[in-house]
Amino acid sequence: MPAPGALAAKVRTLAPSMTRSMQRVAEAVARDPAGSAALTVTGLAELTGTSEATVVRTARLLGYPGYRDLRLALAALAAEQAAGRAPAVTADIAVDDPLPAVVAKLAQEEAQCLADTAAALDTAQLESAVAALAGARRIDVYGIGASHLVGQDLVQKLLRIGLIAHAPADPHLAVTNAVQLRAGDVAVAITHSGRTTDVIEPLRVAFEHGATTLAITGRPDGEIAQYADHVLTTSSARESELRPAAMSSRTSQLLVVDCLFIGVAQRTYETAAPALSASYEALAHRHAPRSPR
Amino acid sequence: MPAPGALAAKVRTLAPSMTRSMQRVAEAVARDPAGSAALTVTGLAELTGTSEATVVRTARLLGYPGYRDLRLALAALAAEQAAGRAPAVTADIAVDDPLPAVVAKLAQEEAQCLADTAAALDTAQLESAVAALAGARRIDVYGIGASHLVGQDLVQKLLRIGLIAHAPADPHLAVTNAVQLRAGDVAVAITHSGRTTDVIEPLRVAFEHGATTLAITGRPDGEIAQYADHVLTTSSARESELRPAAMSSRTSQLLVVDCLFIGVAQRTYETAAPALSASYEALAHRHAPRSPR
DNA sequence: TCACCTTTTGAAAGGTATTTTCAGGGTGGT
DNA sequence: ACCACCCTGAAAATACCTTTCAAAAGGTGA
Repeated sequence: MPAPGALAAKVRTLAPSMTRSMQRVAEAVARDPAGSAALTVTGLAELTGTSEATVVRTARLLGYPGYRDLRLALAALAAEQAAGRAPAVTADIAVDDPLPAVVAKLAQEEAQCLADTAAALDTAQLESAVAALAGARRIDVYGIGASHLVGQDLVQKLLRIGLIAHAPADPHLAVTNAVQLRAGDVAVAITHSGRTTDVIEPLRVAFEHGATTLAITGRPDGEIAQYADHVLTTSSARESELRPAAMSSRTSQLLVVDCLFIGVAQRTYETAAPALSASYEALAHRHAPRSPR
Repeated sequence: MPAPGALAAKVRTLAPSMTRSMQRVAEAVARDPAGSAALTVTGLAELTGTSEATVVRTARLLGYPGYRDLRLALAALAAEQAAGRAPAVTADIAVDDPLPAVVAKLAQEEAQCLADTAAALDTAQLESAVAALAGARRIDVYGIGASHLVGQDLVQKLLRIGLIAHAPADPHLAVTNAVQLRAGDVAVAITHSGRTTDVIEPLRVAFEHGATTLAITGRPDGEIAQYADHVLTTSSARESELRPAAMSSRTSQLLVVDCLFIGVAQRTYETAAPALSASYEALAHRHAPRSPR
C-alpha cells in the first residue's frame, strides 16, 4: 500500500490514465486531503458529482485495496502536511520571472520531484531490479533523446564497477543488440511516455529472448510495461510551458538510476569498490597538475 | 473531535475513569497508534481480548463519535509521529544500507545539493551567461565523461528552441570545433574538477579566438576559470565511498544547465515557444498510438 | 451519417465493518 | 445471602463500502 506522502505525485503520474470522472475524484483528493478524509464514499461521490463506484475505482487505481484504506492514507497525509512539512506549492515558471526567481523555482521543483519519486518508488521492484543487474552477464540500456543521456549515465556507472553494459544510441543498433540477449542478461528501457516505439521495440525483443527486462517510465501502465519484468516508476514535476513534463522527467529518472547503481555496487562490493577506485585513479593524469594551495 | 496529538494525554487523563476492558483498549491504542489504525473494530477487540462494543465505548470516551473516527485519528497520529522523527537521514550511504534507506538518502542528498547550488549560484554571472547564449551565432559545449552527458542535455535543449549548438564527444573534435569560433559565438565548458585538460584546452582555444566563454565548474578557482568570461559554480554533495564527488556533481550541473536554458528561452520567447511546441509535435509519431481511455 | 463496438458510468444489489441493543454475569453493599 | 448496579460481549441493526450489471457515452469504420 503506497505511502501517504506519495499521493500527490501518484495522482499526477496516474491522472493521464484515468477516466474523466476518476480524474475529478483524484483531483479533489489531492487538493484537499483533510477534507476528503472526513467524507464517506457517498460524500466524496456527491462532492465530485460521481458515484461511489467511481470513488472506489479511483482508490484502487491509486494503489489502495479500497476507499477505506485511501481514507486512512488521506488522514495520514493531512496530518503530515499540518505537521509543517507542507509541500510548498510553487507557482509555474513564468516568461517574465527574473533569473533569481527562476533559479529558486527550478531548484524547488526538482527537489519536489526527487521527493515524489523517492516516496512513490516501489522498493520491491527496485530490489528485484538490482538483483537482476548485479548478476547480469551483460546489460543493455535503451533510451532515446533525453532518456538516452540517462541511459548513458547508468552505463558509465556500471562500467566503472566492472559490469558489461551498453547504451546503443540508435534504435536499429538497439534492436540488433537486443537479439543477442538471453536469460541471465538484463535489458533496461528508459522512456518517460512509456510508448516510445523506438524504445519499446528493443525491450520487447530482449523480453522475447528471455532476458530480464526493466522499464523506467513515468507511465507504469504504458505499453512498455507489457514487456517489462520489473517496472520502476518515475514521477515528473508539474509541467509548464517552458518546461514540459518530458523535459523535467530527467531528474527522477536519474534518481532511479542512482538507486540502481548504488544497490548494485552494494551487492557486488568486493569487486565494485576496487574497480571504482581504479577508475578514478586512471583518470588522474587527465587532469592538469593541481594548482598550488 | 479531539486533535490526534492529544490522544496519549487523553488516555492518561481518562484511564482512571475507564473500566478494566476499556483500559486495555486505550492502552493498546496509545502504545501503537499505527498498528491499531490498521485494525478493524473486530481486530482490535480480539487483540485486546474484549468485544467490539467495548472498543466503540472506548472510542466514545476518548471523544470520537465512534471507532471509525478514532481510527482516522490514529492514522493521522502515526503519520505525525513518523514525520517528526524523520528528520536527518544525513548519514553516508553505507554498504549495508537496505534499499529503502538508500533511496531516501540519495533523494535527500540530491535535494540538498540542489539547494546548495541554487543558493550559491551567482545570478549576475548567470545573467551575463544567458545574454551571451541568447545572442550567440553558434554554441559549443565541452565536457567529458559524466559532464559530457550534461553538455549533451544542454545542447538538446538549445536545439529545441532553434539555437545552433554542438557538444563534440572527443577532445580532438572539441579543439577543432573551438578553432572555428569567433566573437559572437559562445563556448561552454563543463568540468567538476576545473582541471580536466581535455576540457580546458578547447575552452582556451575558443577564448583566444574571441568567443564568449562560460565555465560550469565546482572549482571556480581552478585552471579553467582563467579562460572563462563567466564562471558558474556548482556545489557537490558530500562524497562517500560508493558515491564520489565527481559522480554527484551531475545534479548541480544539470540545475545550472536548466537555469541557462530557461533564461535563454525567456529571452527568445518569440521564437523559442513555437520551436518548442514544434519539436514536441514532431516527436508525436515516434510514439505508439495512445492507449485508449 | 449511421451502425457497431468499446469504454465509462452510476444505480442498485451484495458484503463488511461499525454501532446499538440487550441480557447474562459479576461486584459491592447490606 | 440477597439486591441493585454496572460491566461485558453476543447478536441484531445500521451504516458504510464494494461489486455487479445494464445503460449511456464515446469512438470507429462503412
